[in-house]
Amino acid sequence: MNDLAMTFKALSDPTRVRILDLLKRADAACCSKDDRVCACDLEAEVKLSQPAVSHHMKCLVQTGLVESEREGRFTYYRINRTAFARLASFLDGFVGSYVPGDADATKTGAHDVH
Amino acid sequence: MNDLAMTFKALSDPTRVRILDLLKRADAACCSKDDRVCACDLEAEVKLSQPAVSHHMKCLVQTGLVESEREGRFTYYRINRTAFARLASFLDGFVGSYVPGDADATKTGAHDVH
DNA sequence: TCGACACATTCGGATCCGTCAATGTATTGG
DNA sequence: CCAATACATTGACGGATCCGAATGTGTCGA
Repeated sequence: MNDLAMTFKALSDPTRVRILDLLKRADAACCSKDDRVCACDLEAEVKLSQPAVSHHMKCLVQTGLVESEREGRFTYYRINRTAFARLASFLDGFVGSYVPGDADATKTGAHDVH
Repeated sequence: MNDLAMTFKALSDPTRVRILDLLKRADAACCSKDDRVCACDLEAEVKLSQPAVSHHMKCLVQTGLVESEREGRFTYYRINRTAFARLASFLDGFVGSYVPGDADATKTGAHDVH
């Protein structure tokens, strides 16, 4: 699978979207500081087992959506804004208005080929 | 699963990303016209069985990423630019720079709680 | 040094996804 | 009408995904 699809797959799980939203707001319980949140706070918020949260974070880090930062016993996570900007830019490529004229006129409705 | 995650899941398959790219360029073989492409052209391009393509298109239409338009025996597909704009806007929400000051100072590093 | 803590990894089971083969439905040309 | 066309739907299979329980790794306080 290509990197792009991998990244979207990381975004295709409700739990991971929720985690990303927590990281964005960065107002979790006790271990947060500025824009980073530690794993234990995420675990408390999403109400899932610790291995499950660890698994999701690994997925988010591997795709580059989130950066991890080890500090002693604690691991802090942070939104990687660059990755989100790149992804948003990709989607914006589908928004630009269609410019006709490229298509060959003989193509239009030429279903005799089949 | 919520709608947002559903949409990202639709984007998490390389075949579907490829199909979307074909729709964006709209220069497939014989049945295309302006910005719409018929199912048979997609089938020829992605080199997959007809049911597989149909399944993927259903997925893309259900999530709103693509609009379908029946015309006689043919079904034309078209990028839904509004949906992509909305999705890009969602991702852009993660790009905006973090504004500190909201967080309570007592929170920072208070790991005694555990 | 030793136990408690924070987190990562592995494993097994249940569920979901992508694919093809077979079949169904609707439209068109003869 | 009837056969051919374009596409949708169903069923079944292999593989991937998500989860918790058990276990491993590295760090810190006592």
